[in-house]
Amino acid sequence: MDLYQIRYFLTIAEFGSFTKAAEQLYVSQPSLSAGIKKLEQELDVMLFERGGRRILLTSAGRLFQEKAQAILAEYQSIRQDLEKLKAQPTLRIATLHTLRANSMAKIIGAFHQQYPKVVIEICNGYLQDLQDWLEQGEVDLTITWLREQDDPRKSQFLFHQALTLAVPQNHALAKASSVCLADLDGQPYIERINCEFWRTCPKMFESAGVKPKIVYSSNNEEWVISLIQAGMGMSIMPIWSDLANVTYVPMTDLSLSRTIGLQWRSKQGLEAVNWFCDFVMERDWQVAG
Amino acid sequence: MDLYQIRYFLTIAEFGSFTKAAEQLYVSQPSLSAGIKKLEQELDVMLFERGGRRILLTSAGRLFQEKAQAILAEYQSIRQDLEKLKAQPTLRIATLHTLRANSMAKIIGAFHQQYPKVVIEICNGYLQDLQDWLEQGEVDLTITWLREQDDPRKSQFLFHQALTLAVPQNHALAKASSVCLADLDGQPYIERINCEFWRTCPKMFESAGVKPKIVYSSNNEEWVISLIQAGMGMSIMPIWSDLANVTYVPMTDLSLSRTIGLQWRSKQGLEAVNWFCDFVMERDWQVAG
DNA sequence: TAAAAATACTCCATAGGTATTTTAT
DNA sequence: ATAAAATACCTATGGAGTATTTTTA
Repeated sequence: MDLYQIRYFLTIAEFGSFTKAAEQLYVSQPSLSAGIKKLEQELDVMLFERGGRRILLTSAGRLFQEKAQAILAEYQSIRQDLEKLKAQPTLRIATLHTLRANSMAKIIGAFHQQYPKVVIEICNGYLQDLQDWLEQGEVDLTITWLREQDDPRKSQFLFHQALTLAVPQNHALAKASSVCLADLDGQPYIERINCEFWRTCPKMFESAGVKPKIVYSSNNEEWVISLIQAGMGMSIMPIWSDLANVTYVPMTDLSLSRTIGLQWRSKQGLEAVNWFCDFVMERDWQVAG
Repeated sequence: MDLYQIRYFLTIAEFGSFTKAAEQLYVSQPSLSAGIKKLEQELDVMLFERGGRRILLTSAGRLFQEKAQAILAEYQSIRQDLEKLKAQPTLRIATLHTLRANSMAKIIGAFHQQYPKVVIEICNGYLQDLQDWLEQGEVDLTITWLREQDDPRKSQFLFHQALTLAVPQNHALAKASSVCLADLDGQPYIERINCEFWRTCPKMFESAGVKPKIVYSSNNEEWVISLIQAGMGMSIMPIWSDLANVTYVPMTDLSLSRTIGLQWRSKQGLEAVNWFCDFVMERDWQVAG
C-alpha cells in the first residue's frame, strides 16, 4: 500500500465522487479508479458502493477512512519532526566521568556561543561506556582519554593532564616540596574507583610496599575533592586549577599523566562534529584542564 | 512513500545490515539500497550512517524508526479490523418509528435465528429519516411505508396495515359496531405526531366539521397505546393484535391503510440484504403487523 | 439522454533482479 | 584481503495519461 492510495481514497470519500476528487487532486479519473481498485484488491474488501451516478462508502470503507486518516496524520507528523530536526541539528557529546564538569562546560559553552543553533546533549560515562556509545551511534562525539593507538583521523587533542598527590592545605605533606610513594604509607587515602589508572594503582602501592589507609571510595571526582578539602584524606588525581584548601605535591617516583581529546566516528556525516573539531583546534585548552 | 519502504527500513535498522535484512526479507541487497535511497530522498534526510562495513541509525533514523513502527502497526490493525468485519457481516436496519417494536423483533429475530453470524444493528426514525439514511448509506435496509411509486426492484412487501379507531375497552364507543368521524366530536383524542398521516388528519376532522378534544400528543406509539389502555382517550392508529383493554372500532367514513415493506439500495453488494429479502419473501407476515 | 465510473490501451517511472565496483576494515 | 554497501544495467510491474465504453438515474 502506498500513501498516494490513501490520499486518493480519502479525497474520493470526502467528495463522494471519483471525478470531483480527480479535479481536486489534479490527476485523471481513471487513475483514481485504478488506484482504488488496487487498494480494494490488496485489502480484499470493497471500499465504495458504486451505484452508477453516485458512490457511497461501505462499512469497510467507513472503517478504513478513520484508520487511513490516522496513517496520513502520522506521516505528516514524521515530516514535521524531521524538518524540526534538520532546523535544529543536535550534537550528542559524551564526556569522561573523571573530567572536571567546570572545564567541560567552558569548552562546550564556548562552542555553543559560536554555534547557538546547535542543540547539545551531554552525558557522562566511563572510558568503556564512551567507546561503546560512540561505536553504537548513541553519541556523535566523546571527550575522553586519548591513547597512542587511537586513529588521528578520528580524534583531536585537547590537553595533557598530570596526575599527582592532592592533600588538604593544612596537612603536614602540603609543606613538602615533593613526596615519594613511601610517604603515603598509613596515610588516610581516598580511592577514586572510576579512575582510568585505578587498576594499576593498587599494584603500584604493593610493589612499593606501601599501604595507605583507604578512608573512602568514590566514583565522583567532585566528592573526592570535597573530601580532601574537608581534611578527610588525600588522593592521587588530575590537577584541577583554582581549588581552595587543596595542595598538589609533586611526586618523585611516580609520573602519571593522560591526554584528553575528542573522538568521533569516521563518515558520521554530521556537520556539527566537524564544527566542534575545527572550533577546538583553533585554541589551546591546556588552561581548561 | 510505500509500506514496503517502511518494512525495508525497519528490518535493516533491526539487523543493522542491508545484507542481513535482504536475506530476512527475501529480496536482493541492491533492492534495499535503492528503496532506502528513495526514502531518504523523499524525506530529504539521511537515515543511516554508512561506515563501510557497518551501518548505524542517524538521529533522524532513530526518530523515523519509532514513527515507522507506529504506521506499520496501524496498517496491521486495519487489516485485522477488516478481517473481523468480513467474518462478521453487519446488516444495518432502520425501522419506522410508527411500527410496533414487538412485531419488528419477531421478523428480525426470526431472520437472526436463520443467519446467526449476521450482526444486526437497528435504529428507528421518521419516514424521511429512513429515506435519507438509506440514501446516504447510513443503513443497508429499511422497514418502512411502501408507496406505489417505489421501485419494486428495491423494495419488498411485508404486510398491509389498516388504521382505525382505538378506544378503551370500557368506553361507550367500544360497544358500537362501527362509528363515523362525527362520533369523535368532543371526544378525548390522543394525537400521534409521528404518524405518516398526521398532516392529513387535522384536515379530515376539519372537513367533517369535527373537533376532537386533544388530551395528549405523543411521538411514541407504545405511549399512545398505554394511554388508551388507561382510558385517557382514543386515537386513529394501526391495528395491533393481542392488546388488552383496547377495542378497534371500524369507521364507516374513513379508510386509512398503509403498506409496510423493505427498501434497500440497488447495487449495494451486501449479501445480508439479499438474505433478508429472500427470507422475508418466504413467509406471510400479515400476522406480525 | 447525460453524468459518472470502468475499461482499453499506451507510455514511462520505478521496483527488483544480476553483475560489478567501491570502500573501509 | 575481505565483507558490505553502492552502482550500473536490464526487465517487468504498474501508475498515469487519453480515448472509449458501460451503466444508471
